[in-house]
Amino acid sequence: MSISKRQLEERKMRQDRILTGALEVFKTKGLEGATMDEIAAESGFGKATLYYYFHSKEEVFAAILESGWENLWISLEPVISDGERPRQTFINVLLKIAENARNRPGLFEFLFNAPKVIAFESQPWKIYQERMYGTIQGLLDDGIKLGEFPKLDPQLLFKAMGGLFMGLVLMGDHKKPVSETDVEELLNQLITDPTKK
Amino acid sequence: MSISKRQLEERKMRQDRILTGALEVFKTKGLEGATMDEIAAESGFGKATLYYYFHSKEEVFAAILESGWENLWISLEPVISDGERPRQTFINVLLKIAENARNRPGLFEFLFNAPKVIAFESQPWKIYQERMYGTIQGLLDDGIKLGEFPKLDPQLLFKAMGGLFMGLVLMGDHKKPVSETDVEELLNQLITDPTKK
DNA sequence: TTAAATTTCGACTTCCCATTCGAATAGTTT
DNA sequence: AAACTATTCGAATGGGAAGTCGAAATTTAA
Repeated sequence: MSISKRQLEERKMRQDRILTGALEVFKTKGLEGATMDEIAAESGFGKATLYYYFHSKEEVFAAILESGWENLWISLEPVISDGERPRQTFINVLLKIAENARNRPGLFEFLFNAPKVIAFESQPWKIYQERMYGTIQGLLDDGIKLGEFPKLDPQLLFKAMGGLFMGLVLMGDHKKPVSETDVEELLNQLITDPTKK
Repeated sequence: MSISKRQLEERKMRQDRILTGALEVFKTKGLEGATMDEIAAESGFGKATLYYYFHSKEEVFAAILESGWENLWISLEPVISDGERPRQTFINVLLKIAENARNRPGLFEFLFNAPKVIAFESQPWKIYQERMYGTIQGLLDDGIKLGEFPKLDPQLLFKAMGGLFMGLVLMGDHKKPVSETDVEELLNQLITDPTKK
């Protein structure tokens, strides 16, 4: 009975603290520039302590990605399974993603940019990412079948929405945050059949 | 009269060769993993020779970005100044960008991703980038004034187009290249006023 | 042809930073 | 309190990669 429940929780707390500090350093120094010394200082531990909780720097990266994607997915689950029609669910999913991005923009940016930089092989967080993309793709396919997204190839729409959303959140001047009406307006533009009505 | 014209050109050729090799290494090893030794091997020079042509690794990065953005801008200039109406020019500009992306996808990806990773301060290539964004923004503003893009806030449209385009070119599975009709279809979806016609 | 300038290069140096070590401290169990 | 475990840390270690050096090879200029 060596490991008490409280101990485990405290350990997780400390790990989270380290991860938060690490993310903070990445935001300013970039992935390259971030050193374990800085991360240690930022998170308030000695450097060696970091290695008590994580085996390597790479594992710190991976842990941020994993917990980030996992949390994102968890927040999407209720939206996905609430029994709405595909089109509405699709919109709700995007809005929920936008909400996540608004709450922790630094984390969100990391989630979408980091993979481009560091080519991890098969990492656990990829599961969540693929699950998310797969779900969205499925919603589009279903919606198309039901005639809810007239006139647009779902594959194309998927790519467009992905890019459009990323662009909204990540690109250009970050002056103003993305509002829900922004997303909805754009969705409607893209989803509505211009030949009708 | 020490520096002959031909000599200068050959020097530039060698610099280009180095830049091309560097880009090739980034594509496989990522920005982090790329070493000067590898770049040297890939481009067919000794490492020290790289330093004969560039002062530092960072300068190699910067040179890729600068020449890339400059060439992109140069290819856009005739399209921009051909006197078409804003909406058509806007579409032509995007198609021209797509053409660039198709011809040198590796370079294109680098142009749009690298800046996020490496935070250079005020770099010369930023001039071209901002000029491009500014032009597109201007085209949208003008087009809106002329009623060519009904019903959509230009600021929003700009962001959306940027993201949409980036998504098309960079995101998702790169299995199929983006065709012109893809872009045009999406443009029409987004630009057309769904309340009319 | 020969001197000067340009270009090339592998070996060497140097520095940075991830990772390890071993000892100290704090907490838990008996 | 004693023995054990969990946690913390700064100081060493080691490796890898950026950047330097001086000499050699090649090209140009006379």
